[in-house]
Amino acid sequence: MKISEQYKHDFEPELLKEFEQKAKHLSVKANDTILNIGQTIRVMPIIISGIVKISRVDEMGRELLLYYVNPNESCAMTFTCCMQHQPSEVKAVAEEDVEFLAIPISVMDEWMIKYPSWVHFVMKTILTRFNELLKTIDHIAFQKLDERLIHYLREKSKVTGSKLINLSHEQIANELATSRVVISRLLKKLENEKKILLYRNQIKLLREL
DNA sequence: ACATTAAGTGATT
DNA sequence: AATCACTTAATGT
Repeated sequence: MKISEQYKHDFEPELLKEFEQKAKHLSVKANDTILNIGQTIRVMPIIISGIVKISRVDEMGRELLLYYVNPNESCAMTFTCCMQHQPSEVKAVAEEDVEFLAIPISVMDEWMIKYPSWVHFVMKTILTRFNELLKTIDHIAFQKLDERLIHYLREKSKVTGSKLINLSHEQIANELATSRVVISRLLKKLENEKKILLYRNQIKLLREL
């Protein structure tokens, strides 16, 4: 399989062999919910292609975007959750069509002991996630919603590889856990600053935001 | 042409 | 920054 080729330099050959034996190759369509809050994790996903959006949801069903999981990454939450057999604290939704490897959690303990490269991989993804989380916490704590919005737009554009973002103000507001009116105003401000162009259900980013 | 949904805006807290 | 109330604009049937 090509998957082992891709990871040739990251993992030991024996581990790659185990990958092929134990990991299931799964795929989900865009906007499918992969994991919901409260669900217990059964497998550990490693994304091969596509983007997965991780968010928190409060009692009222309001969402707050935490971060995206890119190809060749895994959701850091799953490591901590599934090793302790805890239910998930976050929601995972496929942003686009996603292919991923599902690794049974039963082999996790074993791999952590047997393969240094696996430990390294786990540590690395936890570290990068943690740092990103800190960044978003900063933004929320210091109430710079305008900067959060810009960050969000940049991220979106990077993720879709396009300067055109097909989202309504309402959808954006939901992901940033704020109201549509606020987003509309901030976007209007950005438009006046010649940083973006606004259309219905569509936003165009101009130059480097 | 009409109903529905998205976006813009002033006033208020 | 959030909410309300209301207007205007775009889109679907």
